[in-house]
This record gives sequence, structure tokens and C-alpha cells, in this order.
Amino acid sequence: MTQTKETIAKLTPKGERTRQRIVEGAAALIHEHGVANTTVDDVRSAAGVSSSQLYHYFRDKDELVRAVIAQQAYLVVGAQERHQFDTLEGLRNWREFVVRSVRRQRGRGGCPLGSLGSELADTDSGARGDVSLSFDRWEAAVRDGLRAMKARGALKVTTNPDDLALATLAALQGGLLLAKIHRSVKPVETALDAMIALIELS
Amino acid sequence: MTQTKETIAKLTPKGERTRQRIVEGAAALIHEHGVANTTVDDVRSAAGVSSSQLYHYFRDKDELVRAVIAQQAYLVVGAQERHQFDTLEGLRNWREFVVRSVRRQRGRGGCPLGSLGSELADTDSGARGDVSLSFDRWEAAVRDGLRAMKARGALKVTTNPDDLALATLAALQGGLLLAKIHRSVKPVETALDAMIALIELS
DNA sequence: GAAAAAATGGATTGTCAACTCCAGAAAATG
DNA sequence: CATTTTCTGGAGTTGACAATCCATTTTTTC
Repeated sequence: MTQTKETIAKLTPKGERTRQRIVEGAAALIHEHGVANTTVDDVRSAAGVSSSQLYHYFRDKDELVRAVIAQQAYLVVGAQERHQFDTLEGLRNWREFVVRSVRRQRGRGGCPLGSLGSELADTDSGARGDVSLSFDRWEAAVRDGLRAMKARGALKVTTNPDDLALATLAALQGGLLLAKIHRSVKPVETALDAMIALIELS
Repeated sequence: MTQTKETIAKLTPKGERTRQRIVEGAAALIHEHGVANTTVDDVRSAAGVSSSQLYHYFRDKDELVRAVIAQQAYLVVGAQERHQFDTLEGLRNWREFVVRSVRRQRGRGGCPLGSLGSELADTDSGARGDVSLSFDRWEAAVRDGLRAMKARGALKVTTNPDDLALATLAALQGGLLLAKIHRSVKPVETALDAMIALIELS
């Protein structure tokens, strides 16, 4: 997201790889244990680098966390944008995709972006902004699909596709949160099924 | 939730008040900054007690956090149980109630229980269990209302009120999370409106 | 291929936060 | 009213973790 050109400009290919290894290790650890329960040393050891390397690529832990947010945004939003939200079938495929990935971890970790947002929103305003922008892009992907459905006449003239998109994203996030808390896939399945049913009726 | 009788049994009225003051202070701080960003010393000073008092009432920070979970569950679920989920009007009133309280803090903090769950679920399995049980009770309140609607014939025979209740809770939680991230009330409004619309059509 | 820049290793430091200890005041108990 | 228990104050200890330092190696650049 908001990363200075300066930092990146000086990176050699080797440095680039090392930096990436650090970010990916950090992203995995943070997704699993949260920011506060992931120490710089954990990241250091997971990435197999020395302490000075870590601080060579990131000014401090906050900057590392920001890089992780950017990484998760790239992955999550990228994965979503590869789905189609302009047909009921596309929506159902997307639902299956999400449910499968939740099942894979029995809900643990929740949404990488949502959890990060929840933990940082009231603490690190820059991080909050980054997460907020990522969610905007995510929402936009769904919204474009539903707008297309409406344009095609697959939704009633009275329904607002933008609202429907926001509600769908909310349902997903809530489902993921409850899945994480209950260690069950069911909340995600039920929440998405409900939203798809609503879209079908709209 | 899971608090030993022993701890409480020996409390004098004065001790009870002190303990409560600590829990309430901790709850407020944790709601605002999260568990990790709230130090025992912050709580100590907010409650106006000495360090030894804090550790007189709670074995360690974890135990304090558990007490906060119990407190938030008591407040949140209690507030929800005071609403009616067995009529559309009741649901709409509830929607207004929730939106007002989110507006009051411009989304900050999110759901006291949800945020706590998000932060602790993958870290403290006891805490996760407590939050999970609280959500069960919350869900039950909504479910009973929707079941009553169905019994009355206000829902189609084919609709499953239990699923609708779970989806409603998910929509609310997701709405609250997005509200916290975007610092806007809109996600909560939109998510709840969507679910109420679905219930109306079911 | 020499000089400059970037990358790496690992020991070290300083801070902060959780938790302990002991001594004394207030309150309950019989 | 004596003694036992609970409650309170605050200084002190410990450990963990973020961050720094300096020396060395590798890579880039001209």
C-alpha cells in the first residue's frame, strides 16, 4: 500500500527475494497468531534471516506489519477478483471456494485481512487506512458483478446492487469471524447462503 | 463464565466493589485498545488501585481478561435479550438500537465480544470457548424469535429460522467489523437492512 | 577489477510490562 | 475485643522483546 519508493529502489534481486521471504513468513505467523503474538524474532527465525537483515528491510515492526497487510490484500483481493459475481452460478462457485478454504483450516485465523483490521483499526491509523482501502477494492469486485446483473435485468429495478454488495461482504466477514470463534464452517456457509438467497429474490 | 467459586466466596462487599471497578475499567480499555495494547498498569491506574490489589483479585492478566469476557457477555447478550426478534417491528427496533450505539462511537471498538473473540480465538483456547458460548446464547435469543415467527405462520414453511438467525448474527458481526475498519456506520445499517429484507421475504 | 553499495551474522542494549514481595490498614468472625 | 482474614500500598524483580551496533561478505557499478 503506502510503501516508499526509496526502500524498494535499492533492492537487488537477491534482496528482493529475502524481503519477500520475510513478508511471507510474517504473514503466515501473523495470520495464525495475530500481530501482538508474533515476535520479530519468530519472523526472523521462520524466514531464516538474521536480526540485522530484518531491520535492513523494515524500519521497525510496524513497517513490517504494513508490508504484511499489503501482501494479504494482494492475495485475498486477487483471489476474489478471479471470481465472477455477475451470475448466481458465479456467486455459488465463489461460495464453494470460500467454504473450502475455511474448511481447510477449520476456521482458524479467520479472514487474513479482517483479523488484521480488527486487531489494528483502533491502534494504528495508517494500518486501518490500508485495510480500509483493501476492503474497498474487494467490495468493488462484488459490486461490479451485481451491477452487471442489474443492467442485464437479473435484479429488480428497485434493488440497489451496491447495498447488496456491501451486505454480502459483511455477511462473509461475520461468517468468517464466527467460524473462527466456534471452530466451525457452518456460520460461513449459512451466512453466504442467506445472502445468495436474498440476491436471488432481489 | 468459567470462574472458580473459591475466588468469589472470600470477597467482602468492599472487595466485590473493588473487583468490579477493576473489571469495568479493564473492559473499557480493552474495548478501546484491544487486549494486547492494554497493560495491567493501564488498568491499575484507570481503576485507581494498586498493583497488589489487582493480583489479589486475579491470578494473572489472562484471568482478568476472562473476567472481562464474562462482563461483556453479560452486558451485550443482556442488552440483546431485552429486544424482540419475533416481529419485523421488533427486528427493526433492534436494528435502530444497534445503529445508534455504533454511531455513538463512530464504529470504534466494534463489537466488544466479537473483537475479543477475533483477538483471542487462536491464542487462548479457554477464552475462545467462553466467547463461543456467549455467542451461542446471543444466537439463541434471535433464533427463538424467528422460531416464534415461523410458528405463527409469519415465515414460509420451507424456511429454516435457525439458519436465518445465524446469518443475521453473522451479518451484524461483519457489519460491525467493517464499521470499525471504515469508521462508518453504513456497513452495519446495510447488512442489517439486507437481513431484515430477507426475513421479510422468507 | 577496484570502489561503492547492499546484504548478512550475531552479540548487545535498553525499555517496558507482567508479576512478586513484604509490610501495614481495614474489616469480618466468634 | 482478640485474632484471623481480607484488603491495600508501593517498591522491586524478572524476563521478553524491539531495536542497535559493528564487523564481514557478497553483489553491483563503472
